[in-house]
Amino acid sequence: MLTKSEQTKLYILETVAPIFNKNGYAATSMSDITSATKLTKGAIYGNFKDKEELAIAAFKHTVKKLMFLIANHISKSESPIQKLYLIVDFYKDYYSVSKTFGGCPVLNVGVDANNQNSDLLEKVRLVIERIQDQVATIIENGIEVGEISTEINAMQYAKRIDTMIQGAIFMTYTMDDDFYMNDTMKQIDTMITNELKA
Amino acid sequence: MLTKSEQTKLYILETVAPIFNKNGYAATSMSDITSATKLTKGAIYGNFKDKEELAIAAFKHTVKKLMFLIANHISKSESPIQKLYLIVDFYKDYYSVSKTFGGCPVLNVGVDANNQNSDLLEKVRLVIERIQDQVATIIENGIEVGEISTEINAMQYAKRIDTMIQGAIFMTYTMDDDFYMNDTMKQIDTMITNELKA
DNA sequence: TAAAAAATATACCAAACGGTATATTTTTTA
DNA sequence: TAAAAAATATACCGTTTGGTATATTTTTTA
Repeated sequence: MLTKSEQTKLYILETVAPIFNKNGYAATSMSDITSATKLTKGAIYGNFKDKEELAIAAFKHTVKKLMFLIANHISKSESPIQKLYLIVDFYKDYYSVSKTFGGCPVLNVGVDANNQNSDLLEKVRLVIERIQDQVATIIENGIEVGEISTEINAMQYAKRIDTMIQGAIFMTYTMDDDFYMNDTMKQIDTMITNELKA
Repeated sequence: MLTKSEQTKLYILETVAPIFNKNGYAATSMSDITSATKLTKGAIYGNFKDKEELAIAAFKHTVKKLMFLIANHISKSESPIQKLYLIVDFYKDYYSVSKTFGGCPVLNVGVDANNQNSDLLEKVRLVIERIQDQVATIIENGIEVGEISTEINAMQYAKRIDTMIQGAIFMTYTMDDDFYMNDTMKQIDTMITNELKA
């Protein structure tokens, strides 16, 4: 069972994370936070040291939820190459899914924290590295079981896929047009079939 | 010859544009601006209505300079397909080039303005549309002169190239690693050769 | 259920915010 | 070069900022 403070912390994060994600660090004020949570500064500062600690916790909270969703989605198949197709499939709905979190935390915080907040940027980098390692591992497993060509450099393709996805997220959000997401996912699908498949 | 006020306006933009681009709108204060320019608020507000007008002018200023550079680069060939290769070639140096402008204005302002400043976001969208139209026109010209396959949907590929480039810019800046830029440019080069070329 | 501890609310702080009215200086015009 | 106009500096405005000390309330412990 969760203690009162754990409940409150969770409630604050759940409420505040989309706000930080949408507005960015500097454009989110403590009064935005108190009015959204209907709590006072005493409650907020009793649970988080300062604005920065709260922003970092909010970022981690959103990433955790997203990573859970994608892990759940790719668990639908045991086959490495099918897992790759499932990753692509997951991102077909990413625009509407990520909107409920206030946008893509990696894109938003990555850009927002650059030149501004090195602690937050460091957290974004760790997330990106973790994602790429996971994709690279899937590709390596695919090579081992003979589903993916032995010619393939796993990390290079993990990075390519990640880069294309981030580009599609940026374009989709900025232009408010999910053509970019859909078309990029088609492109990655084709890439898996034509370049990766053994 | 430029009037005094035109000179000052240009000086302010040249000084302030990289700051807005690096920090974002909310994280750039008027005192950042006065101390960087060594001018007083009187001078700044005498030349620009408010912070928002200044931020918009700064964004346009940076885009203008970047568009000039790329237009100059692709003018080195008359052949449409060579122009495409030249665009890719231009972006191979984009990390170091754009750093002198405080980063990629399309990426930074696109993310920063989303959910925050609809006027600024509108300007970003117009720039993206203009870039894509120009790339699409080059592809269409390539089809007309027989350099590019008639099967190709010009706008679709213009958007794909743009999306991949923006993804590479985001990853390169966030990870501070130009592997992403270099590898993506190789990928686009291959795409032009294998998919677009007649 | 009373005492101790934890969580939250209230009231406040100095500093910084964007912006403006007006005085002063510089530039342009005649 | 003197007068008019434009540009810039100075001093100030009310508001909001992130943060804190302390009072009050709620929860937990015994």
